[in-house]
Amino acid sequence: MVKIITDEKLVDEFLERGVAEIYPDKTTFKKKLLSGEKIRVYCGFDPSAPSLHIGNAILINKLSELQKLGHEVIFLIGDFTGMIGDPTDKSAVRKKLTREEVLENAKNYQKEASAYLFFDKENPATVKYNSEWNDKLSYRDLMEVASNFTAQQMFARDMFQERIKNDKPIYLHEFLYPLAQAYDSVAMDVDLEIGGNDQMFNMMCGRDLMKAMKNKEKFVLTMKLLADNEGKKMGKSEGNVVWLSDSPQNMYGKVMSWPDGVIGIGFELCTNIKFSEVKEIYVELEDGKINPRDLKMKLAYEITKINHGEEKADAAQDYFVKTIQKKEIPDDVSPSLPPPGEVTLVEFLVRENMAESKGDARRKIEQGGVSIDGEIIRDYKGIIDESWDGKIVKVGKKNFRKITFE
RNA sequence: GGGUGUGUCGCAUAGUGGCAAUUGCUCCUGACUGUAAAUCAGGCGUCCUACGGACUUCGCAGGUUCGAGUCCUGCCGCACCCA
Repeated sequence: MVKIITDEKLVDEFLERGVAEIYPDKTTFKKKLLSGEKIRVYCGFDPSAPSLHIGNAILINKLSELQKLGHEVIFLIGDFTGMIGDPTDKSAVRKKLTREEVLENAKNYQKEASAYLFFDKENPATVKYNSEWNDKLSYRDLMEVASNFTAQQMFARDMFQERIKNDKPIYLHEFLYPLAQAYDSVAMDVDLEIGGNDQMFNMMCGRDLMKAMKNKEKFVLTMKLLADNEGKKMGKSEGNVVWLSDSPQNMYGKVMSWPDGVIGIGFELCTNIKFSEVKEIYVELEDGKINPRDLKMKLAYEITKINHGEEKADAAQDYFVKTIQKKEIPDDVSPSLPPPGEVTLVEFLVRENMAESKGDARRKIEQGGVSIDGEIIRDYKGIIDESWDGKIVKVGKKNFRKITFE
């Protein structure tokens, strides 16, 4: 039997670190946590992509805190909701995914999540799929659920207002998304749901529905988003999302390309560094005595370490220092396809996906973006023959390829 | 079902019948840097025997025209209004 930890200091830290808001309020929820009662918490992840990203990891990380306090954690895979697509923050309908696509995407989710949560040992987290209950709902059940919400609630949301203003379509099934998510809470009979601050609407729907259908108080905890003070988020559209499937090198590199403004919050949300230390980091950033780059390197290291282990994080950091900071050629450059006899440099770049088209390759060469063994070359008509065997081609800052004949 | 609009290079926008097509963002390359931010320079349909040329693009299919993103017809998609 796992003991519920009710140490007030630990609970307070849980309630503070990375938390944006708690509903209905923090005090009530704190009482609940201190009561010694085991609570059931969940967070859902829609498999809209083949890997989880750092934003998901933040939530999983938070779940793991509760797991350590002895509570029951459900890692929910939204294989049903993922098919609808969450309209939150979307200026246009999401493409609907098929069940197959969704399940394919979800394949590695649990494995990725296990960098943060454990699914074995004592008090393991459980994995559930929300198609388990949502598939079975009848039209009649849907009416029952839907009768708890009004069209005005839906229309009031910013992104829908925006779409109305711009004459963009809003499809009815998009309204079903929050309902489905709300029903998840009821079906699993949870005490708490955790989500990003942008998920508040959906989660509150769950709170309302829980009250209506089970007369039960469901708590909602929203997490701060990984964004700088200008509200700039890390995101798919920004190109610097860290996917948990990223290689150690990429993961490290992407964190390094985050804006300075997210360093502090990055430590708070994405690492397991003690909260007291995180607070010190905020102070250090504030008084500017430390080069933010150094703190960012530490952040990149920590994140890489959680997901890939210490050894690989060390290697990634090494790579970064050597290749990027000192501009050396990395040790392990992936070899090219063996060129079929003689090819022009332009053709070579296209073949190796280092340029989109011959024209693009030519441009890159002309603008000095291509070098061989460290020497910039500008002759795009250059022919690669066997005398080039083993030379390293570099395009842009970080694309390397070793020419290999064979 | 009726009406009014609308469909341009990832997104957003301009486009009097002579346009490979405007502008913004994104993006790419370079300089300066810390693979940050800011700034500056160049680029962003494909291909070539390149200060030039060829080909393919503006929802789809036809038509008018020496010439069509631009005009006409039909289809398709989308939005709004009325029913």
